[in-house]
Amino acid sequence: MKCLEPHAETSLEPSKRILPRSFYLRPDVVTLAQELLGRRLCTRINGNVTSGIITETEAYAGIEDKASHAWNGRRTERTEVMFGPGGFAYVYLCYGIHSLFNVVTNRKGVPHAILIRAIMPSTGRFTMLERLKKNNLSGKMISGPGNVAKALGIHYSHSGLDLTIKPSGIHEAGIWIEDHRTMKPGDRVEATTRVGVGYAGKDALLPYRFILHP
DNA sequence: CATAGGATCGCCT
DNA sequence: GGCGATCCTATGT
Repeated sequence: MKCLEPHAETSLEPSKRILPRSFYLRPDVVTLAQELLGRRLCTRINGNVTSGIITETEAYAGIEDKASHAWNGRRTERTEVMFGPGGFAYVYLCYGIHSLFNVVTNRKGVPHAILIRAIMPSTGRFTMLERLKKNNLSGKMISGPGNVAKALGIHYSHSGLDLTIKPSGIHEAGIWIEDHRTMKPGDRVEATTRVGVGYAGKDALLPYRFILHP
């Protein structure tokens, strides 16, 4: 565990500024995975706004990273959005059941992405409960990438959405991330290995998973 | 065209 | 800790 650096734009009120393209275009996906912690991930799907504070992420470092779908330059219709500029959604179907939501980062041509693995629910709790078919948010964290996407209404058909704009029409699907971040002195980030990537050999040992602890 | 497998989850023992 | 669900995607012929 290590302490996070205080954010440069610390203020008393959490910022609702949507993270701009420049945030996502930066080159270090491992740093960015840590910087997404504490941000507010928001969606408006079928007119319902839901959101949660990002508490767990995993970095996937493109063609060099055997755990990545883009490893060794693999480029397919599914993964095409990762090869574009950062700030777009990469969502794919896992095990035939779960949609997993990723944030694409880096410049065009460098297929980096960050998987969102857990959130602390904030806006639209009732909608999220309905989607999860639960009666309460026991323990209050929504953990597991499949559950995060499910709670926020994100489906693999939303892959490719621009994360830097809110949807204009009320029924237009939208995903965006707000600056928000208000780190407290006691907040800590744990760095550990990624989940479910045993097939990746030595890359499975990389400390590319980040967990924000209160 | 056929096939194998997956960045998971929840329920079971 | 084990296992089944469930179907798109990638790969190979």
